[in-house]
Amino acid sequence: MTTIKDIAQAVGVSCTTVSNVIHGRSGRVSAETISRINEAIDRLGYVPNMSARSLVSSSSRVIGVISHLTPHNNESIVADPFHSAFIGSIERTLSNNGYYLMLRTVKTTSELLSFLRNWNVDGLFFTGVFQDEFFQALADIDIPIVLIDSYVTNTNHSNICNIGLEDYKGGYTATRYLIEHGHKNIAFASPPIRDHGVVYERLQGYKNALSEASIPFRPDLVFERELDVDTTLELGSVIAKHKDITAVFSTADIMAVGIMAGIQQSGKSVPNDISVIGFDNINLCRLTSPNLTTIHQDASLKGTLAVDFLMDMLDKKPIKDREIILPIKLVERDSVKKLIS
Amino acid sequence: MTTIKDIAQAVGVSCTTVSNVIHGRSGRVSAETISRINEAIDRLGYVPNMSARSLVSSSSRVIGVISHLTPHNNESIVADPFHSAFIGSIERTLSNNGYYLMLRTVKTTSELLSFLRNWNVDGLFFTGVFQDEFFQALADIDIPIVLIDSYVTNTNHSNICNIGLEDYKGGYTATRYLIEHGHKNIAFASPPIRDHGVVYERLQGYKNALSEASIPFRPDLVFERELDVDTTLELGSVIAKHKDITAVFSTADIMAVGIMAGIQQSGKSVPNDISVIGFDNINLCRLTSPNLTTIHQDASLKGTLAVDFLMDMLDKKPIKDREIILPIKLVERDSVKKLIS
DNA sequence: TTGTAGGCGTTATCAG
DNA sequence: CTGATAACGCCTACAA
Repeated sequence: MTTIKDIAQAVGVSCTTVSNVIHGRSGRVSAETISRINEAIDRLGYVPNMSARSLVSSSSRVIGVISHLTPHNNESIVADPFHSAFIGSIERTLSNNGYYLMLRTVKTTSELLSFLRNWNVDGLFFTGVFQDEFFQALADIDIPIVLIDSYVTNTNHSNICNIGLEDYKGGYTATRYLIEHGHKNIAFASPPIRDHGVVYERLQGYKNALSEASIPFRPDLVFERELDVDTTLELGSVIAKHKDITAVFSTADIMAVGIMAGIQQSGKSVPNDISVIGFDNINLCRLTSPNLTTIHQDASLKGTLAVDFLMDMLDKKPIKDREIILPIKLVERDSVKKLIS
Repeated sequence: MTTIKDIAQAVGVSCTTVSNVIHGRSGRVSAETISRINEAIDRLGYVPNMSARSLVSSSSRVIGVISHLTPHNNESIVADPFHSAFIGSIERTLSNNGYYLMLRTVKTTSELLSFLRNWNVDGLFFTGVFQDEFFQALADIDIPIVLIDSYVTNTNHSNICNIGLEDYKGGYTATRYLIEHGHKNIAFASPPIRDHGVVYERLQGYKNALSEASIPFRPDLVFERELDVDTTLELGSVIAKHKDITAVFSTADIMAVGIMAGIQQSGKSVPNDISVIGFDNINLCRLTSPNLTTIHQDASLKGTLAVDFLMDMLDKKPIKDREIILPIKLVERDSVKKLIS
């Protein structure tokens, strides 16, 4: 392993000078020395040892991407196609800016804190719901943190930025759309609902759209299920056999697609017998038959903004708004039918 | 930040003793000292500084997951749902064994080497095809490496393990199946084919099945396209309009699904007009209508085996076989029709 | 059973 | 413009 010392010896200067050149402190070194040092660096294949750097500077250029593992959600962050695309774009940007990405799932606050201190982590992406306890811990850390899709009571900490979505409005819009198409018995299908999560917000939107239309909220039409294929197919067939459901709002396209397939495999038609509306607008929506009407969110923009936020904070640039709520948009396709009443 | 020295002072012992306790060298320390040290560790919230550890031990407990970026493949590793699930499972296992996961996309060999030395990376997962130049570089590194889905000329290096799939057989089996169902004009649809990649192997299987049945290989029936929705839909409609194609073998389910949708949106039927067979057996196969016949591979097993390989090498356990080729299996569903001739 | 001392590669301070 | 030197936190001979 080539070290700064090796370079110094090869060129016949001191470590300090080499270090200065490496860090572009060119003012203090003669042009000739600089070029000789650079030549030696290339020739000997010098690569900085990040551990040593990190040790002395207590900063590591490591950015953590944290996925919070809960009892309910025993999947890694990347199981979700959404998040995986997100991570990909993060990695590239970070890499271009000289940062490194560590992926980590944590179960407890102390696990998270240990991880951060283990590596002098410089910044953090945090996705998904988490309890206040978790949030408190984050607030106490003084590294830049970008929260994605996390509903927290109070993001008023200068080290925390937040990127969210109009989840409430999305739920409201989807439900409203179904109501306007004459539906009254509208099922709500989602993964397990946790307080102050995105799904919770969407449920509130659903409820309010119903109540605005004077349709009573029926808890028995709320289906909290896991997102796997078997479960969603099964849920589809349950809905198909249900006596009065005419439409389903699912908070995830991936679930909506499964429900749709389940309905169809039970011999009923979408949208003729039952209408379906999803959420996310993933690519798959255009591959199903019928194409899935859904609520659109811009996932890649979310990723870009998140990285921008973090880079700005890392660069200590002033941040105008620490919170960005991305807009949703209804995308009409063919999975919802107008009920003639 | 609490250090070993802090602990030592708090307890009134030396750093060495603390270090010994931390590393479970219990033989050398009295039980009482051990418990007092452990108590102090808990109370003061000591967390080891990995940078310092790594510096002195030139090993970091960092495992890299490398995605090789080529001009053709400008996507991150995680864009592929396959790989993302894989990464998730890797992370958990590594984490349980006290390792950390760094994600990295690299374009060149030297970029890779720099990365490894930057962090004293202890082990590597490497997915996808790569040129011999790349492979040579890997062979020269003396850390454990697990290759996944990489066809390399020679894995006979003690630091390299390889996990592959019966790609050739998969291509052969799929094509043979179509032929047995009376098809002769069989399109081959895949992402861009690179030499010695999985797709290349599947193409060989396709060709051989054809030639065994005395069906001439027609290059004009090979469609190399990107995997995005627009492209695959478009390809579906091209195939639908094609004069003599009666069946399609696509080397990726995600593409097969798009093609199927494209065919259907062009007003033709699957499988009545055109049969489709995919590859991978992703969940989606059971959500389409018709359900997609495909070649199954066990993705999660791939991940598990890969991690096992790496852990064994890291533990310096003897490895019996440095190469595992996972079997494929035909899964019959409803997207292929028997042609009556 | 416990302590001392040197060094891992890098940076920063301060003196030449 | 350049060079010593100390420190970062930890580990490991070796000594006691």
